[in-house]
Amino acid sequence: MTGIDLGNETENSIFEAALDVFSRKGKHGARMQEIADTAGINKAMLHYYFRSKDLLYESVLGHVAHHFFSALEDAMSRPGPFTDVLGQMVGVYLDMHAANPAVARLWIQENLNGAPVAERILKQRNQSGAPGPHRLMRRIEQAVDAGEIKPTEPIQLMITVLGMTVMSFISQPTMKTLDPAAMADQAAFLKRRKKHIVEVLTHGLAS
Amino acid sequence: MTGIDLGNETENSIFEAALDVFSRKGKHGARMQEIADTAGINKAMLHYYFRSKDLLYESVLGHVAHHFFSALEDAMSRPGPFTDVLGQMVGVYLDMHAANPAVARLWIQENLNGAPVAERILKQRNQSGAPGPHRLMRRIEQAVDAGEIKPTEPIQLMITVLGMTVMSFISQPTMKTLDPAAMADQAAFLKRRKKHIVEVLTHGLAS
DNA sequence: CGATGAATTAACCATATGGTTAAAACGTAT
DNA sequence: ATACGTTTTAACCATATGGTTAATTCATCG
Repeated sequence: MTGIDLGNETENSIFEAALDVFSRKGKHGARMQEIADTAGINKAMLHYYFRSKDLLYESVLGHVAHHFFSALEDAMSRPGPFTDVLGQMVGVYLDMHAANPAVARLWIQENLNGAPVAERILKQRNQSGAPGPHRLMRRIEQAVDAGEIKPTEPIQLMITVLGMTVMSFISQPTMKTLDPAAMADQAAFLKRRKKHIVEVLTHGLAS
Repeated sequence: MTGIDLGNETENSIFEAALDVFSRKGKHGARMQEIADTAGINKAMLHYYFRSKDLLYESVLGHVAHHFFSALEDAMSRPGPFTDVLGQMVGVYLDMHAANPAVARLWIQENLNGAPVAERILKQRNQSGAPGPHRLMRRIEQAVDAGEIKPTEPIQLMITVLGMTVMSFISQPTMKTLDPAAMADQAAFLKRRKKHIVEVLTHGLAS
């Protein structure tokens, strides 16, 4: 279901349960018992496979980061003008989150908590040359230098794209009470969402 | 510091401490002891003034919602073309969050948890006619009908603006490791952030 | 001053929590 | 079958947690 496989069935079910619970309650709010119940196994198994809550959390965050950044790197590396590539990446990113909404929540939770674990993971990935946000930043820089988009601080565009995509998932509970009809069909909503994002990114709201 | 006053010094210090801790750890992860310590008072005082964790949380969320929606309503009601008004609102919204970053975190936490409390609060505000997101949605509709912006689903623009603004604060821990220089001076960063948002919203990235 | 009601504190309670352990169940190669 | 390493379980432990209570301090007013 996550597209992430740890090779062992029990381990996988723990992984998915942990991802879900951590993403809703955060590292501190998550309860080992709830993770065990969600995975349908005994609480002691969590410690058997992942030793402690801290290590379980770190493992989940690490695997998720690897999975997402690899896919993004893939979309980024395709040829074509930057705005097309950006559209591709937005599409891939939205689809990945749609297939697993817990990931967006988890990443946000980590940031709300100061992102100490994510920081370690990202630094490590950057040093080892593995796919990560640093590469995305450099790609934006290139696009600006080549005159493909107007002069733009890479970090600003990173936050903007991240905000427009991730917020679609994060804010769903509130948005559903604001406009239930628009959010009822998830797939249709995301299709319109993608179109809206690309439109705003390329030409803005000017009529 | 929050601009929200409950009339009593002790109550205010509890309120601010609760806002901060809830926003970082979430409703479930927050510990009453930590809130008491942050406020510099005895744990029993929390219950003396707010009865329970649930009620304290609800009180914080309610007051914050009122404060923010009132300010937004104010900015929204100013005359002028919609794009200008939108720029005003973005500015006001960024400034409010800058003055109190915990609010953005709290709102997100609530959504990650399914937003059951926020839903109740928003429905109540909508029924009583108090300032709230419904009014913002209608204002967007008017702008579209008047041809001031290209046809746009109100909910899409809501998510987009929310994402671009709120994500500036939420993602700061990660972004600081990505580009420390750009994030070092908070005020300067937010100034550039506001310009970027307005630019993208009005004309996109096209060079 | 003394009395009255509100604010504050320390000590306490029942339960929940992360984590451990020793034993049982299971698979498998001999 | 039996011996052996792995997986799974139930019972347990020390501590943390939300919440309560009874006593104490504090301010105010007659």
